[in-house]
Amino acid sequence: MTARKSAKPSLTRTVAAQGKRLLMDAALKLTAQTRSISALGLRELAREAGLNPNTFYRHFKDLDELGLSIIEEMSAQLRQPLRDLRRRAAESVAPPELSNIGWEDNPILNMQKATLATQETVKLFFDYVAQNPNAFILGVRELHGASPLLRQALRQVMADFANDMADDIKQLRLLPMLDDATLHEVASAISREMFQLSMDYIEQPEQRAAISAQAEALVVMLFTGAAVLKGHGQLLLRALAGGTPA
Amino acid sequence: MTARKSAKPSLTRTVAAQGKRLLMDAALKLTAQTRSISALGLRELAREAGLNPNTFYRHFKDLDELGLSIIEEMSAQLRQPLRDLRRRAAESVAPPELSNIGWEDNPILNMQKATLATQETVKLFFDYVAQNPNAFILGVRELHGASPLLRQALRQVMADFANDMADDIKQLRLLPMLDDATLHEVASAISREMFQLSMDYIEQPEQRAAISAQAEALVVMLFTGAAVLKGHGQLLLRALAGGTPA
DNA sequence: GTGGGTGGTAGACAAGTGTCTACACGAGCC
DNA sequence: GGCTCGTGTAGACACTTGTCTACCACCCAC
Repeated sequence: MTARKSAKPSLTRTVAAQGKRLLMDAALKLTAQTRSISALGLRELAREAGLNPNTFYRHFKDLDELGLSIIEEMSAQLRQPLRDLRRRAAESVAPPELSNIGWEDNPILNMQKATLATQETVKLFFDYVAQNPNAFILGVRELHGASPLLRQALRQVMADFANDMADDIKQLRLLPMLDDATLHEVASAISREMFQLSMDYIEQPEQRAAISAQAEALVVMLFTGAAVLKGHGQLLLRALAGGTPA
Repeated sequence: MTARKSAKPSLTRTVAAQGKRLLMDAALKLTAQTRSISALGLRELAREAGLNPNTFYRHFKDLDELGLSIIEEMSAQLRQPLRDLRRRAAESVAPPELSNIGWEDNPILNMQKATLATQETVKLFFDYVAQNPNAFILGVRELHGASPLLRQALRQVMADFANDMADDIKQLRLLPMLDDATLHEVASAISREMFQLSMDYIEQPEQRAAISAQAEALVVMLFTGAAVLKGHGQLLLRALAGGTPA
């Protein structure tokens, strides 16, 4: 069969995807409030979406398949914005003309740059969380949820986020002293922490400032610790020990 | 003995609370495999426990109440052992006669002590996880799960663990340079990371060595970063900048 | 206009669910 | 003895659930 693609998108296609959309939205709504995806009933789901129960089968085989669709869509929608956040934060604290001053040239400046960029990114991240709470709730919930399939998918999403983050840090030369493996570990840990803290951020609005500050502090600690240990550990410790004999 | 028309006459002679135990065990079993507590059916639960469905009501009002009982019990069973792990680890690397050498006297020795104790504790922790996987699975799952009640309870449990940890670190003088607030933040973050990583540890047996190493590295990074930033930040950074003009 | 694919509906089915009321039995107390 | 409690059982009720088969409406290509 030769692919005979019509030049214009068919109206049916766009309109037809309505049911799928409605079901996914309904699932997101029910889930965020008080359920996990695997605990949804397809009838309940259809009811919430205003559809016939059987319509579900037209689009999904499983609840798992529904979940996968949602996760996939969310990942696609979150990844780029998060990268943009980091870029914006980095640029706001370090105009291009400063961006190529290396670590060896001026470690203090670079550390400050990284710290400021971090703080800015954390703030923006939590703003983003507050604007898309359901996405994060569902993500974190299913990451440790009942369905192995969804768990695995979300593990991959988290890995992607961490990779993006490591990539950005590298490209923006925020922590040039770290080797790739360490950078990746640090980015993974930060991802985990941020997503976990985002739950507290959503559920405890009165604590938001504190949570944000805590997240910033953690990230800075991790960066600092990694830099000290991997980059200049011996030097630093020896310098620190200075006055006392070993 | 004559068979009464009742099902098991001899079995009923055992003392009370048996049903409660059976139900809690059944819940733990079903949960760990592929469910969340709030997604259990009480009939299914009773079936697994070998009891009549109505027996559930004799002990619990809700599935939430069941969950709370399980969580409470687990917290009680886990807390002390975890503290013991830390003590054992600390003693194994630092015999009592060395325990009162202060940070200012010999920072390198103290940092090494903390590092070794950390590594030992992490190893023991993961051993413990491998021996009680269901407890950790249930805990982490419900921490972000559907029921607000269980979530809140597990948040408290996590806070208790973190407090224990901070307390031990303080008593064992592993990180004497940290103020209480920072110590608490670090302990909280480490708790979160460890519990999260314990899921990977359980589900990916072939990666256990790597996960354990990663956890150790993270903890050391956090300790180091906290120490540098809160204890001797300026000093360290200035020492680091040493050769180059600001 | 005819055929076929796609998205949606209707009705029915067995199976499973939460919960209610009623009953059984041993222990402990008076 | 008789009484009440705590624990566990039995049966039944109305209801919800997942899924199956059959039917309808639209749009597009021929």
